[in-house]
Amino acid sequence: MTGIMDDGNAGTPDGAGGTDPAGCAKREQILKGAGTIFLANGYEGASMSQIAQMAGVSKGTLYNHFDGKASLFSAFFEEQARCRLAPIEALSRSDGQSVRVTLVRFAEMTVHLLVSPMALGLYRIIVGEVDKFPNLADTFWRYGFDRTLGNLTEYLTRSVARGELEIADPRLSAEQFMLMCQARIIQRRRFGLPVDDSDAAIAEFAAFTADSFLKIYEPRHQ
Amino acid sequence: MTGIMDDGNAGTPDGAGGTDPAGCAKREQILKGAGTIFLANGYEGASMSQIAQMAGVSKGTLYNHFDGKASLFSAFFEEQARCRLAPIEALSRSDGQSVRVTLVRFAEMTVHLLVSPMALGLYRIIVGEVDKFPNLADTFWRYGFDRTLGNLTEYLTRSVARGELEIADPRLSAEQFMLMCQARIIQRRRFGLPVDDSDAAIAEFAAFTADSFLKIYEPRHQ
Amino acid sequence: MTGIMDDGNAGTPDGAGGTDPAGCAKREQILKGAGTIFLANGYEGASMSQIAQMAGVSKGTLYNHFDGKASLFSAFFEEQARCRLAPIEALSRSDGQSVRVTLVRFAEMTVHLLVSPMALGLYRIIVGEVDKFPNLADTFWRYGFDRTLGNLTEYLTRSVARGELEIADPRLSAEQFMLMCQARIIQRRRFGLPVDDSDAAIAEFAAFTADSFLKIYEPRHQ
Amino acid sequence: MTGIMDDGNAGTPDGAGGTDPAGCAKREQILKGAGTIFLANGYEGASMSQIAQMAGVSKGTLYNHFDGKASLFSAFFEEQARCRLAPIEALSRSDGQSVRVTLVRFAEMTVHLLVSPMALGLYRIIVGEVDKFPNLADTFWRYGFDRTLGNLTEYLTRSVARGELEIADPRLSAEQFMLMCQARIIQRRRFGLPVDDSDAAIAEFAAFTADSFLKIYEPRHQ
DNA sequence: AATGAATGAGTGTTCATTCAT
DNA sequence: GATGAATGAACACTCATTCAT
Repeated sequence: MTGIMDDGNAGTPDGAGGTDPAGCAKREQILKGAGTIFLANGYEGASMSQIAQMAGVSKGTLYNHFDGKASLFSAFFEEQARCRLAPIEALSRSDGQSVRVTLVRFAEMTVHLLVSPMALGLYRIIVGEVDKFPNLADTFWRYGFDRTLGNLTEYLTRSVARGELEIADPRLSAEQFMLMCQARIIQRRRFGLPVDDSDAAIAEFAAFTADSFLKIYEPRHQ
Repeated sequence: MTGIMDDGNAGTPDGAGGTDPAGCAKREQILKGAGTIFLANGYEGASMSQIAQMAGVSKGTLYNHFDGKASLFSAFFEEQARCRLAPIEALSRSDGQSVRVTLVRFAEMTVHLLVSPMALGLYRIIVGEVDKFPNLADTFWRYGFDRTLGNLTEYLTRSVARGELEIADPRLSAEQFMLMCQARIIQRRRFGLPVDDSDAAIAEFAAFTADSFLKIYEPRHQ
Repeated sequence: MTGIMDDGNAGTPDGAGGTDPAGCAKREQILKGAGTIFLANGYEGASMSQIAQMAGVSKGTLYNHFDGKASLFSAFFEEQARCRLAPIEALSRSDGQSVRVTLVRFAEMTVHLLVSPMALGLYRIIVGEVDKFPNLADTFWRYGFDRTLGNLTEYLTRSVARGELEIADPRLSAEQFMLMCQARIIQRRRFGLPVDDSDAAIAEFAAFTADSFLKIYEPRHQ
Repeated sequence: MTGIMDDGNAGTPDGAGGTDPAGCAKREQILKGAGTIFLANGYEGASMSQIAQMAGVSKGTLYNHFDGKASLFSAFFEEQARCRLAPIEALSRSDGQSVRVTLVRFAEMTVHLLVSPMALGLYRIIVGEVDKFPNLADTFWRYGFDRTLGNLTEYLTRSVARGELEIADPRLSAEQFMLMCQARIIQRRRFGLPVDDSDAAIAEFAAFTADSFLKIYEPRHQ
């Protein structure tokens, strides 16, 4: 739940200390190049030569730092899933706003995050390779989706406690909300279809989604 | 049920009478084998040799019937998208039931369809290869998603006309409903996560989803 | 030497009678298509499918009429070598002209023949495949080169007898003359180099060549 | 003989010192094997597997050193055309001899060169594949023929200046001489025909050719 | 006699991986 | 630790040939 202590050292027998800045730099350099290639070409479509060239190292160096293609992919993917998919979590702590404003902002941030090339690419690649990398799908889920889901769940729980919402299963409703956020824009993007993802369009859709959600769970003041 | 829009002959220039049963048989045989391999390994991961072996024909025969790997994949994919993703459409015409019953049944059918290995596999493969086969993503969208969406939209529009629902943008709400259906079960399946997809679990989730939807759009009887 | 009795039936067990116009028509049809493809793509570069399509018959028909690719190529090549490379022979009988005029005309006809796409193509293909089809190279030589050489040799012999030329070895000198004819235009054409092969250019070169030859073999009238 | 113009390093970016002997060795090893196979089977008839086996390397190594079959062929061909077709050029500088002796020696060397398996093979292959490798045909012409032609042209020009010959167009006459050298022996060899190419036969033919040439261009001492 | 679907060995080429330097 | 040449199995695809119809 805290996630603070995760080191992201998967695949390297470095482990203790965390020094060796040179080795780390090379490692990051490789991971950066690998990311570019993996996101552009997918797992199968990426070649180790491409990655080596993009990272500016020799092919041999790739194998000095990682056990192989699968290992390199895992390391890249875990790092991204842990680091790049996080920024929504801070939001849910801001309970000073009205529920509607918070939900609208949450929906907006979710859409903005999920339409980003990185998130789209990670989604595509992990959905496509889930059979080959089941543990990565798990990582993606836990760090990319479930964490956000947890934050929203906590927020909803607090709102229920405050009497602002009436929700029987906050976790289920949180998940429902996040999927409602994926209508229209995200869904079409995943299929490569043209779609208006301007800030204005996202804002309008976020408001629509939040209002729909509130109609389900707002206490009916009779 | 009406069959007006069903062709069932997609991909085969055979048409009436069932002539040329041998040629058709080989073609179907190949497509069947190709489907097995493609769904199991993805597009890049499938090899033409594997497919030939699985289909019980020689590699040369593959190329006598299809222009190449991409062409074979397209033929397989289009046929499946057109034929296997259709069965929901008949539902929306049955207006004899209450809105709630209809929506619950719709949700149930949607979940049942989308958790099927075929639909899951097609989704994975097309989301992963959308850059390589943009037209297939389009096909998948139009035949697999948009058609169902259209039927639901029409149903909602009729319900609005009957005063049973209050919806400003039926198409948007239809899409919203379909995404709500993907919470919990479908979403987890796509990530290879364990999930209870028993009939009972699906029925319960369908009811929850339909009720949520009705809370948004049911006229508030004041 | 006469060449009149050659039948050109190589590769077909037709042999006697010479009737069966339908079969002959198909055969010619195939040979025509084969020629187009062979000359355009060379022996290795030509595929039986291409030939079948160009000839407007099925691939099976090809094998009904010929034993295989090599056999088809041989049949085509022999026919061409025998029929298309002949037209120079009539010239040498016209002894009514002066030696110079006759040699100029001979040189002109030789150049015109050898720059033709057919002769160029046959030359290229047989020089390239001489190891694979030694007997065809022999055919090409006998029907395409040696025959012309023989005619010129006879003409030179008659001219020597008439006292118009002084030649010790007419056959060697005839061959020398024919090679002199290949300077400049033919040689460059065989290498795909740009060259002026207009009638005027050929006429000028033919005169130059004939005059050179005469300077070698004309009796020096002192 | 002087070596001033010989580089001997064509195709290798090595230059001075002989560094990187290993890389160079492998490259040469490959080119040697490729040459054997190309000359034996022609371009289309040669397979990369054959070449790899003949060179004693793996197929992958072929592609580490060359971009592909066409590239490998080009490298082989250019190297040979530049290196193996050169040795005649030194001759024309030796003006100490009589014209006749020089021309006889030139004819002898030309015939000896052109009957060599390498020159014959290169000729066959490039004439056959001129459409596929127009630039190689150009290389062959420039390095294999035109260079020799240029040297002979210069020699003839000097002889004309000395009053030993009367030639209006030395370049054209040089070309004429070189083609006269190809009668009898070279020409027959190109068609795979049996021919006496003993030193004695070549010497006799060279004398015959040089004498013929002199009869054309020697000043008639009246 | 004619067809064209089927074959399977063959092609040029790529690529993850290894290892001597 | 870094390199990149070497590997060989795998890939998509072609093609001369066969044979049931």
